[in-house]
Amino acid sequence: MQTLSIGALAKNAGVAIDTIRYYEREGLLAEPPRRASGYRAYPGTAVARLRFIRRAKTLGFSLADISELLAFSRRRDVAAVKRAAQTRLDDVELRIAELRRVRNGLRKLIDDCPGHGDAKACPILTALGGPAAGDGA
Amino acid sequence: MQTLSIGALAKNAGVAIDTIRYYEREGLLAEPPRRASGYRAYPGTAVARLRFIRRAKTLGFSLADISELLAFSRRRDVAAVKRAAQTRLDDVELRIAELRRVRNGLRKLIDDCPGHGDAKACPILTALGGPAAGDGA
DNA sequence: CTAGACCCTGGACCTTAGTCCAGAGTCAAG
DNA sequence: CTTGACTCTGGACTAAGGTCCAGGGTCTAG
Repeated sequence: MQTLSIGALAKNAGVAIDTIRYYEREGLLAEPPRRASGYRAYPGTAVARLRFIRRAKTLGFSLADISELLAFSRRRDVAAVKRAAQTRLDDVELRIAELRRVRNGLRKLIDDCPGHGDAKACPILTALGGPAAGDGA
Repeated sequence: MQTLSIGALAKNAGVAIDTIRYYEREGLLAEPPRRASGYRAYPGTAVARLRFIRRAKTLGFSLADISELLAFSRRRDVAAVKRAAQTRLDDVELRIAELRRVRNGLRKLIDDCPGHGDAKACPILTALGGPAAGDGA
């Protein structure tokens, strides 16, 4: 069974060496066996583990979430995994809804703003609290 | 012209006292005159200024953005304000699009997951990198 | 006058997910 | 053997936007 050095693993998984050591400190990645020199010697399966982490991250899971996911996975607890994904989805939906409100607010402001002229005619300024009333130029 | 203590201002604007001092340090809020005792004495207009900041924040502007916005406002530069809002809007659209991709990915995974049974049948685990292959239970 | 509430400053601490560094030891090629 | 690339550790640092604290001074009601 050939092993990988931390550098080789990093290259294979597309992450930085420091990131790997960080994940290990955070308990996301098991401490690998060491060579006599103290160098980490990873089994090939570590690549898949790192890729799992990276993909889960692109789905917006935090490292803490991923820790859980990994624990569920070790327990083969499919139901818990599904629940975690659902929780994550709910959160994403919420943030989308929030951003949509923000977008609509901004759009309206921008559409109504002439883009020139008096600050008092600019709804962005007035909607936000008035055109610097009090200490203006 | 009556003035407000920092505590009164905080209460009026719905922010914490520490936040006000923080905004002052960051240059978002002008340093107010001081009483003989050194206590800050805010003019009533400070309430509007703080509310401006808070509302801009709910629209997703960073404090740095808000600093700019405030500077534009002081200059009555409506065009710059509009451009800043447009930039912010573009950013919001981008983040919505990103989140939508994430949502679709999650949805598909969740829909395809039976929620029970073998981990190998759970697309969440397999899509993410396989069901903890290598160091499973 | 005194208690309790309020305010002052400077600086430390928090979260998240890493990144960077110094100083030392190790490995592989030539 | 030497050189250069690689790895080790522990700890500091980053961004953003605050929050909290200690050790003072001040203000106001009773």
